Amino acid sequence: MFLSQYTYKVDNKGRISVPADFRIGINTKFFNGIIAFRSYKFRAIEALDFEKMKKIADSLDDLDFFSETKNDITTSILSDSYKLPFDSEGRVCLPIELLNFAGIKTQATFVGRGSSFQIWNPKAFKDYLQNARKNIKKKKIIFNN
Amino acid sequence: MFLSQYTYKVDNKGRISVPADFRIGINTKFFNGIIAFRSYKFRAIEALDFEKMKKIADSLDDLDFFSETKNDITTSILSDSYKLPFDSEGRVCLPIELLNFAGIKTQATFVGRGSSFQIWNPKAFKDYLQNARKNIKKKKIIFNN
DNA sequence: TACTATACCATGATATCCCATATATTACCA
DNA sequence: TGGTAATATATGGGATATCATGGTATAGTA
Repeated sequence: MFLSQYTYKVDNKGRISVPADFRIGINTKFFNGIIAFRSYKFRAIEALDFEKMKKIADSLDDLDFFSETKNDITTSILSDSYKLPFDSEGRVCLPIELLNFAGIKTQATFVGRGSSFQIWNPKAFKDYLQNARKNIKKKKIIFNN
Repeated sequence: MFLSQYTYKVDNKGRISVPADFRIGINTKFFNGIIAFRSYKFRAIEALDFEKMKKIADSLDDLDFFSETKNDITTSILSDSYKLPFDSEGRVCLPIELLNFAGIKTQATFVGRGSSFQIWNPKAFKDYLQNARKNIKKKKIIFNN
């Protein structure tokens, strides 16, 4: 399970270390790396492991190849996803398209979200988090274990 | 699993490299290459491996033998399909009929769709993708883990 | 024989692998 | 408990291999 945040450097080759703690939770049986794509809600990168992505793909993939309805969804999710393999140090190379989309330059923040995680511009995430906290207070949603 | 997009050149012989990452996912046991045919929905080329094509052919057999749909599909897909073998560098030679149909000239974009992929005119695909993204947002189909 | 299509070879760019280092964390032992 | 060694991890850079792409040669065909 992916928890908490980590902020790391993006080097001049576009590489960034995936937090060691996250790497443990990534199923590398089929593919040693992560799948990354644009978030639909935020200016951030969404990431998960191959197995999870395959489940999504299978749910879209129609044995009825000729069904018209799911075409748009299939295209925008699958064609917009990237397979990012780990190098021997546990880094991935983020494609410029995703970096630009998320406004990431020299640093990025990994944000755990349970079964997936996100990669943000550090400042953008900080701002978002502050807002989220305010909203929680405003709505008087109180967390009790 | 075919993911993400790759835009490559079509040389003056009509050859184009199939993305290395796609080549890995292509089952070459029966035929070392791809099966390509006109998309019935888009101005694009539909492509898959021999194994998947066989599955589709089998699923067509399950349709009512006398149905109009089956006839149309059988005729337009199966009879209009091309077997495109890889050369030693992993390229295929796209037939002019398909190039013309998809409006492809100097460049083409490979689009991953999970169990199959498409080949588009780069600009046409860019436009389509932008629209698809908008539609998804509008319909509030949001990806949540 | 001319034309087309396939097989083979060459090359530059890019991405991947591998090693080095610094810092942080853990383990071990006095 | 305190101090030191050992390990893990993030980051950097250079070497190597892969890949897209262009060109040439050979075989097949009409």
